[in-house]
Amino acid sequence: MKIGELAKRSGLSTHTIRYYERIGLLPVADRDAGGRRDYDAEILAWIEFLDRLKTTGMPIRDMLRYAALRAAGDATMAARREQLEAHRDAVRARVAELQACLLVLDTKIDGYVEAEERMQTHEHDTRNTGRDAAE
Amino acid sequence: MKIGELAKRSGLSTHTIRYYERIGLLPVADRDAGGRRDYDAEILAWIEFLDRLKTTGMPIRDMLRYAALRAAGDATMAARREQLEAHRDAVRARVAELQACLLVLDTKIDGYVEAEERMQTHEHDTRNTGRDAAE
DNA sequence: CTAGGGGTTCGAGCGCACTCCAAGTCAAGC
DNA sequence: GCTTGACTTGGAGTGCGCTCGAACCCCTAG
Repeated sequence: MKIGELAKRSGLSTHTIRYYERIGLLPVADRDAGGRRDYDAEILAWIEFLDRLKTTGMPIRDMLRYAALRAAGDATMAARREQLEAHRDAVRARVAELQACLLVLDTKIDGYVEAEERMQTHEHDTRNTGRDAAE
Repeated sequence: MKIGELAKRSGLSTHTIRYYERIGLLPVADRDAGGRRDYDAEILAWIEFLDRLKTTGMPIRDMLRYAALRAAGDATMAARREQLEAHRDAVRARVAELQACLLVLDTKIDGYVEAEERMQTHEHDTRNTGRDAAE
């Protein structure tokens, strides 16, 4: 698979793929006869996983750490597990934080709804659209 | 309240407070005789709310829009409500996305746990620590 | 044989949200 | 009166994660 194809399938731009390779997030790609990058389908699963990490807010430097551990082989499994566990905990905390904020947002929105209803009720006071102002 | 005091109470740095004022997120502060900013305690509630918006991922340009509507008075209540509703929906979607990622993370972690157990079980194969290797 | 549409590199530029620096002013305590 | 420390301004710098541009190369179809 060429880089353009991989871009289509992974959702990353070719620029981003090369950037990720440059910084070490993606392995250095094999090249074809003409010197172009040629990817194995297997890379897609890794990109997808990186995307999960990104989606959940892991900074690139941490992904790099994970990628480095992974590249170092089986001996680093425990370290990788620990890193993912720590990240999972952080994500859970983030979810809790967002949920707390959602409550506040809901309350705020309710406040607006009520205020709007009050304005509706007393509309004739300022806009003379009630029956009092007919004609 | 001076800017340093507000910084302490709000958790923002004085730099950030001035920056927020510059871009219009905070109202232009009143000044004391010496030309220093002097804040009313009421500003804290607004900063706290801004902080919720920030925490939930609202970009500053959207907060500016909200702040502008707010400054424009009661006539913009419906627009503000709509903006908050849209934001709330986005936050909910984000929470759902994070929760989906959490499932993937959990699965991945479980995979590591199992792999580590397998290594433990077959440890003697490579490290000769089982009873087979006693002596 | 030529045009097009990939691909390559390197380095610069961008948008966001701060964060900091320099140089100066001002008020209060010793 | 002098020091200390918080305040003022404007503008530059930072860190992150891309994103783009320029100039070039190479394969394939017409």
